[in-house]
Amino acid sequence: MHESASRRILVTSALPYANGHIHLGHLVEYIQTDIFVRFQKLRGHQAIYICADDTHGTAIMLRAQAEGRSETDLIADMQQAHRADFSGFHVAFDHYGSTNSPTNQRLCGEIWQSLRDAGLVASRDVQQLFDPVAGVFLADRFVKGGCPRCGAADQYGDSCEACGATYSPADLVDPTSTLSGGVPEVRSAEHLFVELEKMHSFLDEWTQRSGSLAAPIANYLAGHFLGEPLRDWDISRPAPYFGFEIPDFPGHYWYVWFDAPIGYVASTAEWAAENNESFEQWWKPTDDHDAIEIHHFIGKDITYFHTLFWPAMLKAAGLRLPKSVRVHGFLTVNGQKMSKSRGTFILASTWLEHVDPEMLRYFYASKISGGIDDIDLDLDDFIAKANADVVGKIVNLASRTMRWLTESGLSAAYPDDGGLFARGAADGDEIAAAYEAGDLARGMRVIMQAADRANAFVDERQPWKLAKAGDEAAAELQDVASIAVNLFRQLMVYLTPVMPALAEEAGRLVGGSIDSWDAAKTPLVGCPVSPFRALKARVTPEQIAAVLAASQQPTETDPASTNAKGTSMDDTADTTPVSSSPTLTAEPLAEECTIDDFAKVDLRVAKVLTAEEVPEARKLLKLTVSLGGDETRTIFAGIKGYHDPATLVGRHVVVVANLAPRKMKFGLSEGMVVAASGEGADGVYLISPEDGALPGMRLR
RNA sequence: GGGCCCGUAGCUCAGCGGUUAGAGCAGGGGACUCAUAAUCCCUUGGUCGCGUGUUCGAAUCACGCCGGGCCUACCA
Repeated sequence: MHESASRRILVTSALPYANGHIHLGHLVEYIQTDIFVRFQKLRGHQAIYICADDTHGTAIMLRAQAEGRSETDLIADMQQAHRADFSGFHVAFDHYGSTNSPTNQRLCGEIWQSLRDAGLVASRDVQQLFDPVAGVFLADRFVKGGCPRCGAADQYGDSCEACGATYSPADLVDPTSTLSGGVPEVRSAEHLFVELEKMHSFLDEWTQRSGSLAAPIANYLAGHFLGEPLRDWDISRPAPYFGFEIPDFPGHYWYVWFDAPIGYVASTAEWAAENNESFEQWWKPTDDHDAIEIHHFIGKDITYFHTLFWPAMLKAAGLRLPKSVRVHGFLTVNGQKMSKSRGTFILASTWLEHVDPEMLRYFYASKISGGIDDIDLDLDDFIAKANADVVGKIVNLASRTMRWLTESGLSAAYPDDGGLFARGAADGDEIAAAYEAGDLARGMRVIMQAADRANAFVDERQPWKLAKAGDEAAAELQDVASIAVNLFRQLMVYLTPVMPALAEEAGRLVGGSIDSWDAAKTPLVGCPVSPFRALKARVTPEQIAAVLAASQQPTETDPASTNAKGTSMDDTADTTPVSSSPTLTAEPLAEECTIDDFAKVDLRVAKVLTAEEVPEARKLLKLTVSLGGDETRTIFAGIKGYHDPATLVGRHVVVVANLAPRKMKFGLSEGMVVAASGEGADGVYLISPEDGALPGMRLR
C-alpha cells in the first residue's frame, strides 16, 4: 500500500441509543472503530472519530415517563454513563455529541428543506391503533390480542407465533395495549413520506459501483430492494413523540431514524467549531473525490438505513457520500446469544470492574476479520488466548530480557540479528494492509508470528548463560537483549492501536511514547532502559466468574423455554428427551451401589490452611487442610491453573479423609479434594459446604 | 411469514476451483530455567454438516436437505 500524502479521514460508529447501557456487544463496534482511527493517526493521517448519543423516539419517551422524569434528564445521565464506559475501554472520540442538540436540529431542518426542494416528500393518511389511556399511537409490538385465525391468546399485532398467520393489529380479537392495558382504537393520522424510488437510479449506481460496500452487502441490496420499486419511507410521527418537531408540519416529529444519522454531521460540526476547522470542508463534496474520506462502521442490523436512506439523504442534501460503510456482525458469548439468565449479558461497566479492558480489545481484534459473520466471545478461549498471546508471547519478551539492560542501556549500534528486525519491519506493510481492510484478525496473526520468532531467537541465544559467563560475555549479552527489546518495541508499535495503554507503559520503560508507525522500521540504539515491571497481569478464571456472577439476573420466564418456536400442539415435543447433556453423554451414570458402599467413603469438611504451587507439576497444587482440631492432611490436588492458591487459603472444601495415602512424585498425598468436572465446561470446580459448616463434619 | 450468515482437527478460526487441507490453543513427548510456569523443538488428531450435480479436478461452484446463529414484521 503506497501512501505518500496525508489523508483526511472522518470515521463514525453507529450512535448508541440512550435507552440502555453499553454492553460487550456494542463494544465490538466501538473497539474496532477506535482501532481503525488510532491506526490511521499513527500512520500520520488526520483522522477524526465522531460519535454521539441517539436520544429520540418512543422508547425514550416511555422510559422517561416510567422513571418519572424528563427525557432530557434521562438522556443526560445516559450520556454520562456511555462516555464513562467508552473511556474505560480506551475508546477515544474526537467528539461525542447528542442528537438532541441545537446543531443537529438546525441541520435536520436544512436537510429536510433539501428533501422538500427536491420534491421527495409526500403526504398520506395512515391507519393506526391508538392507545386512549396512554395517549399514544401504538407500534404493532405494543399491541397484543387473540389470533384472528387460530385463536391463540397473547399474540402481537402483526402475526401469530402459534399458527403463523399475519394480519393487521386491527384484526386482533380483544386487543389490548401492552403499555396501559387499555383497549386501542383505530385512528387515522397524516404521515409524511420520503419517496425513495425517485432516487432509485442513484442508489443503483452508488451501491453497486461506488466501491463503498463489500460485495455481499451490495448483492443483498441489489437482490432485495433495488430489484423492485423502493417503498416510500415513513418519516414523521404524530405527537406525542420525543424528538424534533417538523417545522412545516406542526404537531408532528421527525422519526428518530431521520435525525440519528444527521447526528454524524452535527457532531462533526461541533467538533469543527471547537477545533478551528471548517465543517464544510469535511461534509461538502469537492471535485477531488478522495480529499476527505468518510467511513461509517455499523452493525449488520442497520445496513438498510445506512446504505439506502442515508446516502439518498446525503445526495439530496448535497453532502459528501461515504467512502465506505463497514458492516460487522454481532457478538455471541460462549457460542450463544447474550443472555441475562446465563449471566452473559455483560455490561461494559461490569467488565471494567473485574477484567482488563485491553485484553478484550486484543481478543476482539484477534476475532474481527472485516466480514459480517458474528464473532464469539468464548470465555475460556478468551482467558487462554489473552494470557498466552499478550502475556506469554509479547510482554514476556520484555520480561525475560530487559533486566540485563538496566545498567548498560541498549547497544550503541544495532547488532546483527540475522535479519529478524528487518523481517519484522517488512511485516509492517502486511499488518497495515490488514488494519486498513478491517481484517484485524489477520494483522494479529502476523504480529504473533513475529513474536514467536523473537522468542525463538531468545531461546537460541540463551542470554541467561551469557549473564553467568561474566564480563567477557557482557557485550554479547547486551547485544542479544538489545535485539529482543527492539523486537518487542517493534511489536508494540504494531499493537499500539489495539492496546494503547500497554504501548504507553512499554514506552515508559524504553524508547518513549510511540507516535509513528514508522518507528517499527528503525531500531533503537544506545538509549536507557528502565527496570522492568510487569506490564500486564494475567486474566484469571476468578475474574471471569465475578463478571458472570455480577451479570447474572434471575429470569422470571426464560424466553427460550416458553413456546417461542415450534408448534404448541406438537405432543411429541413433550416425550422427546431434552437435548442430551454433554456431561452425561461423555460420562454415563455409574453402576448402582448400596448405602454401605457409600459409607465406606469418609467425606469430611476441611479447611484449607496452606496452598502452594508445585513448580515442577503441571496440574498439582500442594494443600494442607485441617479436619478439625490438630488433624491435618497434606493433599496434592489436580486443580492448578483453575485456582489461585492465595484465594484457596481459609476456604472450606470437601475431602476424602480415609483414602489410602499415595506416594506421588512430589511427596505423599494423604487424601483427595472433591471437585466437579466434565464435558461442556472447562475447569475443575471445588465443592464447598454452606456457611456454618465446621471442619471435620462428615458428609452423609 | 420474509430474508441473511455460518457449519473445516477437542476448541477458536484461516484457506474459497488445482500438488499428500493449514494455524493458534488444548492433548502427548522432549528441551530450557532468563521470564507473570512464561519460552523453544517434535508430535497425535480431519470421509472440510449430508446428498446430488457441474468440472480433467471441488473444502472451494450450483441445487436440495439437515443443523446453528442473526435480522426483520406501522420502518424491509
